[in-house]
Amino acid sequence: MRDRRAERREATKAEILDAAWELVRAEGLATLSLRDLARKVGMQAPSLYSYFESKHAIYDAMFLQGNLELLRRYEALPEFDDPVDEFRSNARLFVGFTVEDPARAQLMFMRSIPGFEPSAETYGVAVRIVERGRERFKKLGVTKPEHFDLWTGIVSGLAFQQIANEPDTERWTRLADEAVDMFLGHINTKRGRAK
Amino acid sequence: MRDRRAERREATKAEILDAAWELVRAEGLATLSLRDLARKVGMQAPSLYSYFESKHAIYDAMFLQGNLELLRRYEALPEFDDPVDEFRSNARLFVGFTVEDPARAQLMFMRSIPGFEPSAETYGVAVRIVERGRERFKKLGVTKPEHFDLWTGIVSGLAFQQIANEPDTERWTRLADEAVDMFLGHINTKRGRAK
DNA sequence: GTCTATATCCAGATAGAC
DNA sequence: GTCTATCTGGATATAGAC
Repeated sequence: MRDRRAERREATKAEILDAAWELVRAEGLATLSLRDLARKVGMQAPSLYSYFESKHAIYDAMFLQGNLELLRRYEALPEFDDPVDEFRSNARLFVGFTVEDPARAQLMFMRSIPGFEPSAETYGVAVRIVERGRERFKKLGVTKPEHFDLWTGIVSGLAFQQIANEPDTERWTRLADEAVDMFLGHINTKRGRAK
Repeated sequence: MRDRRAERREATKAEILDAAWELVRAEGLATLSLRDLARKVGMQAPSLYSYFESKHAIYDAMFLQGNLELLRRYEALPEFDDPVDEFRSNARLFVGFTVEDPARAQLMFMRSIPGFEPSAETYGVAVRIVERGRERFKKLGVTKPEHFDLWTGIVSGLAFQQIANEPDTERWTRLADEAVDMFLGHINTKRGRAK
């Protein structure tokens, strides 16, 4: 039998998290306060403690949501005949994900909230995303771990430059395809020479 | 005639800023408080207002110091016979600067302090650094502005991945030289094709 | 589960004596 | 220029009534 009470509770938790996302998008990640958050969902601040045991627990749940969403998008990527298309869509996916919500990226990819560390369970999802990427790249012929790190450096670099310097333009994000060509040209050259 | 009083005052300001750097390096950029800072230099918190008109003014002075230091290092780079060496030393310089003091990089390159915007004068130094880099690259044959942006994306990407994920290793920083080769290979290929 | 009331603590900033 | 004292306001979190 359905547990209607538990369902209601989960719905409220989701509602709180939705409101939290709205606030951090509008006011910045570090500015989130329980007062504002409670008011936004029509509660008093202490009532939030019925749903989350601390403010960090809220950040943790947001961190988890963000990573689940990113994982979902990676897994939803279609199959491509040309591997180049997979690299490109991969890069575009990450850059787009970062730029569409800089506050979320700040939470997920930078260490900017004093004292906040994701819980082990939550962090596990982030690890799975990286593992998945690494394996996918192996299948596409990128076997050296250094090359995968180089890739993450390039792609995140474009994304972070964009949100840090010109969040409203596409100055760096539009370079994603060219960066992919550059990366593939590089590892293919090295492969060619090695043979 | 020397203004001994002004000199003393500047020395004290410098002492306060040194203490502030120590605190942010140890406790994190966002955690800096005027109480702690004052105690560290043997004052009470209100006394700091004799030297800086607000906490943001302290961040601003730090932002300026960081940028002046970075500019100084760029200008101190030796001349190289081989342009490749200049690109490499350039990349190593930025990556090293970022990794040696992540809190400083956070202040200078990310927007992580709520409400803090550098003053116009201070921001000007940051702009000069970028302008200088762009001009230098032009002289080295990197004429397309997109390629300069691609460069900053790559180099900062390696540096930021390093400090965000494994501040105590060299997993990404050691890839700097390879990234330079990749970048140069790419723009040379494009040049070759264009001819 | 939600509220009011409150505890506790901390922050940045100001007033005014010395 | 530095201090004490204080203002003002914010935060997270808890106790206990309903």
